[in-house]
Amino acid sequence: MRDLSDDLLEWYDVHARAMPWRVSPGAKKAGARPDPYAVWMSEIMLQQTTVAAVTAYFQRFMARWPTVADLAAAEDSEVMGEWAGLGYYARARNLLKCARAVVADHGGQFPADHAALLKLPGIGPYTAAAISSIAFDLRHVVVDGNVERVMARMFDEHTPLPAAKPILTDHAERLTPDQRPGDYAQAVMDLGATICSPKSPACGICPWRDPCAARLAGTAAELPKKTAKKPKPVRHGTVYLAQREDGAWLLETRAEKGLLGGMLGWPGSDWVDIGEPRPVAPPIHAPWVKVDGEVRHTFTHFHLMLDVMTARVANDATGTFLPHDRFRPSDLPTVMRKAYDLVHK
DNA sequence: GAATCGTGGTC
DNA sequence: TGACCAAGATT
Repeated sequence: MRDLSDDLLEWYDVHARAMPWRVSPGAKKAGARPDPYAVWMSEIMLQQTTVAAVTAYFQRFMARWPTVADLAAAEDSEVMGEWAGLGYYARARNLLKCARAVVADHGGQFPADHAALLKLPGIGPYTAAAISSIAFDLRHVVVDGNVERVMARMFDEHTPLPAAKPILTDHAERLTPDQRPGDYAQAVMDLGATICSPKSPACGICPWRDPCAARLAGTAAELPKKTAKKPKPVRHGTVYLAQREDGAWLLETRAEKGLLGGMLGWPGSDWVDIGEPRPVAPPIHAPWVKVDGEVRHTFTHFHLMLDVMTARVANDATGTFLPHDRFRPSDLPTVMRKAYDLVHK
């Protein structure tokens, strides 16, 4: 009997998107197999992040650290700097922890087993299923945002997320085939990223247009439903950019946990709700001057407005200064780079 | 279950 | 221009 998955795989054989970490259906037919390290790297980077944003980062990471052993041997600061700008920095911290665990506990080879993958840092239910199916072609149910959307539409499910997750996972479980589960998982995600898109789905050219319940009901574009989000508060604070006469900058490595954890950053005040007085917290004694303008930045759950203070200090000033030739603005998370740009441009 | 945790693109 | 959105994990 012909399954729905056959229609999707047939579509995928023709329309699979080309990506640097992906082995195309044609290449697989010729015997090529994915590199589990590359699959893992791409899946971590793709968490809540678009293919367009990930591609350049993936290529830089793979060029700099071609194997998991190379990555495991890297300095923390190198990896955090290379990740800068991609966001969700806990992923980079866990990337290193995971690489070191694979070397220490798995002989430098990623395990194929779903349960073993789940125990590794930064690998949750989605990523474990994605790696075991895409890299090893084991049948696991892969449920990401694309799959949730496709399932909600296929079965015209109006229960809002995240409450609908178990229902949608059940649907996904029933549709997942025994044959080519890795290609199938990528096919559903490609479908969700291209045809079954969030805003205006192209139902007319969808390989699943006939069996889709939401298309029949005319509700595709309004699914999946989601519970309302909380409004974002506005906070403000101050950062301090001190440069020595020899060009070195006063910088700090932020605490491991919390926002921008483990990243390079300018010293500064706490960030407090607007309405409270903006705290003043210069890291050293210096002739601070306020820079014209301000930094505006939006994080996942709040808006931020930053005043930027700057000063030139003597070469014998106290504090942890990073020499000019070891400072790359691209090693800064975006909000910190914006502060640098305000001073420098 | 709810919060926390980034960023750039899009409409 | 502001809200929404993206191949989620962790606590």
